[in-house]
Amino acid sequence: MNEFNTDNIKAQMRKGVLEYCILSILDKNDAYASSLIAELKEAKMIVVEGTLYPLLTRQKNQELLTYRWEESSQGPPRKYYAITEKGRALLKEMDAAWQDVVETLALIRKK
Amino acid sequence: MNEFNTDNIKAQMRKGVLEYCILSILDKNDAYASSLIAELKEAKMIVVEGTLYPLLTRQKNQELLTYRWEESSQGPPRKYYAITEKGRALLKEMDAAWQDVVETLALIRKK
DNA sequence: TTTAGTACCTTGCGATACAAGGTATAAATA
DNA sequence: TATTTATACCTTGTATCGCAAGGTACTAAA
Repeated sequence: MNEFNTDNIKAQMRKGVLEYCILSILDKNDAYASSLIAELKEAKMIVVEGTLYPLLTRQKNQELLTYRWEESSQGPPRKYYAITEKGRALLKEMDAAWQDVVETLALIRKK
Repeated sequence: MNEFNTDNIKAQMRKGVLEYCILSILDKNDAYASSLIAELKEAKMIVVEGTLYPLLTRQKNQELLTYRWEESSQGPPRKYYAITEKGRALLKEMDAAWQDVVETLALIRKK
């Protein structure tokens, strides 16, 4: 056990990076909300439904994503999200912004 | 001009990293609010007063920081903040958490 | 027909970043 | 001497957003 709640620290660090993660994952493959949660959980970037659904809706409203319904062989239909051209354009800028933040922090941390 | 507001993207990316930045800077030298803002601005991590003052107060209340007043030769007295042992302990954990987030994102982005 | 599994979504709360505005001290300028 | 400029502190109100909790609905198995 730590003096601090490390999970909470990581959660804090993740803030503001979630949108980038979602677009990155969808840039590789279309996915539905539950599978995104599973994938992020595996990568130790825990996200819960109450966070993800509104985020996906926001990104869809910004035309960064589109969606389509697909039948599932086991359970209710799935809402598959796909990244749009506009989403890819933003993703590219996010790559640069992220690089920038990482480099800046490396500088601040060691200087 | 970009299709997107890049500054806003960076602001988004910075969220959750600010506490880490503050502790990192104070780990090197004691500083007062205005000098912190100047240093972060130089590093292109723009922070405004309305963000920084409450953050410093929170960190002080968590005993991550202490402060002392010092006279200035040109202007009102300055409130110098210093990192505490507890602050350094948290900083160490933040280093690990940050590394983790950076690595995870690198994985997600390229996979 | 009830339970378990999967998938969708919303509401209410708390935390926090930012814009804007306010107070106070000291030095320079009119 | 009065005003302006520069520096430094701080607070209030608003908006955003992540999370906990709870709710709906479809399918298959018990």
